[in-house]
Amino acid sequence: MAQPELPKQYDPSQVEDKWYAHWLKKEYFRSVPDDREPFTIVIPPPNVTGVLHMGHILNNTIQDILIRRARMQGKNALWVPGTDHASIATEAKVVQKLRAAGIKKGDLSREEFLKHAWEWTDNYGGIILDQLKKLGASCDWSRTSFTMEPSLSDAVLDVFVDLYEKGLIYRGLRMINWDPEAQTALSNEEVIYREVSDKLYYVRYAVKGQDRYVVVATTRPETIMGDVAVCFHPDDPRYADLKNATLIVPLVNREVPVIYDIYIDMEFGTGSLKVTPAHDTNDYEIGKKHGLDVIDVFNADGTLSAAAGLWVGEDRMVVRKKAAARLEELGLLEKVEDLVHSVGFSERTDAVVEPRLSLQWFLSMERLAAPALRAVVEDEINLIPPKFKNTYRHWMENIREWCISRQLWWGHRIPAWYYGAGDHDFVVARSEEEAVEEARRQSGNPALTLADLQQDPDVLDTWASSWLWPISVFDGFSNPNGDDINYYYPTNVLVTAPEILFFWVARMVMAGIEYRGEVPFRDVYLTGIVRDKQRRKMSKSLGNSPDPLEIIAQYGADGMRVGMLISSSAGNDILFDIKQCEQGRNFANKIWNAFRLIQGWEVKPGANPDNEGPVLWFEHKLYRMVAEVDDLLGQFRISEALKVLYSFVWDDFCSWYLEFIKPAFGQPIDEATHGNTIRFFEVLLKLLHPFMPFLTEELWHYLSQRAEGEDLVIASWPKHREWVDAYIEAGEVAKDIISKVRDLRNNKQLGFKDELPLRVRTASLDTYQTFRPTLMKLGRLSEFSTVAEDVPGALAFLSGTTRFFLEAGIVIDTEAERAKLLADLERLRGFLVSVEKKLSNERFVASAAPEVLERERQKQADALEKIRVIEGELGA
RNA sequence: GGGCAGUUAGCUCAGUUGGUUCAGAGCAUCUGGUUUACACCCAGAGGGUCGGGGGUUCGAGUCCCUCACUGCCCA
Repeated sequence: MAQPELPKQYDPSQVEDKWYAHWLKKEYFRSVPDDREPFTIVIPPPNVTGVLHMGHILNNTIQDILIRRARMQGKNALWVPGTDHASIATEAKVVQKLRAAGIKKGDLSREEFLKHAWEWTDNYGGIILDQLKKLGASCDWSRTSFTMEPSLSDAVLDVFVDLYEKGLIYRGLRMINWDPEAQTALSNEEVIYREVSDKLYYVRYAVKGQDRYVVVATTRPETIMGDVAVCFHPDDPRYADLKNATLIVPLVNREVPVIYDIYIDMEFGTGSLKVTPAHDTNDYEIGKKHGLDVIDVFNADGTLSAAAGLWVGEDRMVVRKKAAARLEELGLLEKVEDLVHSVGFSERTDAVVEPRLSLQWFLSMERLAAPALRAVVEDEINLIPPKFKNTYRHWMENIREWCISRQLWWGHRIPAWYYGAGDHDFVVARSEEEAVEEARRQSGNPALTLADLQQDPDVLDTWASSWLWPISVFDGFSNPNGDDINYYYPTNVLVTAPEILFFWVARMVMAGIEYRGEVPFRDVYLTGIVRDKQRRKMSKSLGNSPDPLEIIAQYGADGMRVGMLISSSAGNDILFDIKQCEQGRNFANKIWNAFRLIQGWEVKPGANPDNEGPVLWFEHKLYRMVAEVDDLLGQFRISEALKVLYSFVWDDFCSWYLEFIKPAFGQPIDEATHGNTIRFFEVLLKLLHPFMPFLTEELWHYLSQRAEGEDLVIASWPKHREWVDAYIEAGEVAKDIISKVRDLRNNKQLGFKDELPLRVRTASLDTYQTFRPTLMKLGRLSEFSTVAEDVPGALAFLSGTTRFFLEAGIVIDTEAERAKLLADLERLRGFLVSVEKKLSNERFVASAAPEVLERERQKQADALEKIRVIEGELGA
């Protein structure tokens, strides 16, 4: 048959786009409910602002592997793609873009701004999804969802109203985390704490009416203007005489009381605390307890407010230095120490987060958390790896209310309308119409119209939509009994990063239980974090993440997928090394060339009996490997499964099997062996497909003529078959003999071309019969026969407990040989001693499992035999 | 400050209920090899007292304690 001339090197660029387009055209990734068992994954929606980074690659490769395998297993596999509107991040991007165009956000109306935001989303929002296609992601793109699209938005509002009616959502004045850069509240989870080097300022507070002062240590001299008290520990003897004293706050000369509270740490600083209720959570609590005023000296953007009276309009960080300098001038700065402490930063803008007293919306978590905690503790949901169970439990047991309002425009606007100035003069409703109706009833004023109502300007935290994702993508809120939600929910597995275990995973579990009465997924696979060689997390801001598209261009998507997975066990971080992608590319090339070898053969009719042993060996070893790979994948030990496949393909298939059956140069191969080889190759391609979808699909079609629609992507996953150990063992013995003959040739510098006789000291060659032609061929043997005695002057080696003699016709360095044998003997005797020690130990014999005992006995017998053989030779 | 991981060959990492035929893989290094599938290759080699110490056990890289270091999470 005329075969196309294939290049020596596999070129992914010629292959990948072609097959992806084909798969899409045939709608293989499309899923609709049917009679089959569903297998569902919802993608962790990347930000619309996002571009693909290495973390996405890892995460989505794993999802693709799981979904492709499920598809081949005949399940109705659905992978739902989509994006997240990323309230803060997107708004920041749009603001930035507008600023570059000379437009300030403040100059725009909400509607005008949103128009820009949608425009931005429409232009850039799909980029990351297109990039996923390059990776080979087999998502059902017809189901692509976006958290801001109508049905998902409705779900958010429905849930808000529902939780409000259940009393779980409420509005309240709290100390919250404030991002002065984005000028919005943040949830506790959006604050990242980092250790930073700072200064601890020791400031003198004069005691009124006395010629003395108290030294207060603070890291925040810029908040001094907000001080309303100084606090000591009631048991602190240093300050016991200051009861009822009045202190003078420096810079503003405010008179403030001395108070006592056991909250104070006597060891820290000077054991005194300046109390600034507006700018510290603990101070706020102390202030409340002691009935103190709250003086907020900051504006929303982190500059000093009029209330500060000093440096008004300047940034707090600048004022910190100026305040310290002024104190110094006034002689009120006793000393400055270096201090390393933990400071909170905004997850999105990296601004230093300010505690701020603010009226916000909150969601009470305890009631929702309880069943979600139970689901994981009782293994209804399986976290992989299980070590995250503890982390999850710890968080859920200490859960606090969730601040869900954000002072932003991009997002789901809070469905609350105010009809008056009072704290309770508002209604929560699904629509303006309902709001008016409700407001009339609540206010007792039937004349109210929409014009009298003002909708809350704030939007909801992005996670307030993400936590509904596994339900809302199936329209489970507006159509709770729809075919989709009933069929696909609960999903099977969620693949995500451990860093959003609380942000997202835990909350999805809560929402799932609350709204479907059922957890949203059974397995949660937590990937590691991709780091660079210096162990830094790969991030956009650091600029240390390579562009995945460039890697794909250089190594192929398959190569990158293999490289990414080859050493990434669940939950462990990955130090990304481009070398691994090179390894992946080389692997693809190896498979490509294995195919080139096979396709270059001419096939003749008949069956060559010489190949009987190798074919049986490989076939049965293949069965065994299929079972192993399936077992590993079933346990989500994905990289281990890949490693098993990798070494099976490279070593067993390429290095051994193909060499076993390879005809002499220019000779044809028999039809039977050829057919078997194609069959084996097909099984390997199937197993490899989830990992390397492109190359395998390409070769699948080269391997034989395929009918329309007979594509690998939907081929059936290999079935389990029983294997016969004896067939495998025969091949392993042959490999051992061949390796040892090669070693001898290598060590003794014997030419490979010279054919040499090999003798076996055994009664019969039966054991080797099926591999005899193979041994002759790969060992380059002129003869293969038995001997009754050792062959003097021959190169001897041991395979198992059998002695072999390679007659090389060269002079052997007997001294060196003896030394080697003696070393072997010593090692074996030591081994035997340890085995016999065990066997002679009654407690071992009594307590060890039968198979362990049997194995030890076998080891003993083997060692004894080998020792006998070596001793025989040394004695000869 | 509280909690959780990890510390295995020069590097990156496997090692699932404890059983020395599990001390392994890839990369790197070294030695051979232009054998017509592949130099993105082939055949080999060297290299680790499995972080230190203690304990449980007949037996520990694998369990427990402790120390050191690293990382992560939470306050």
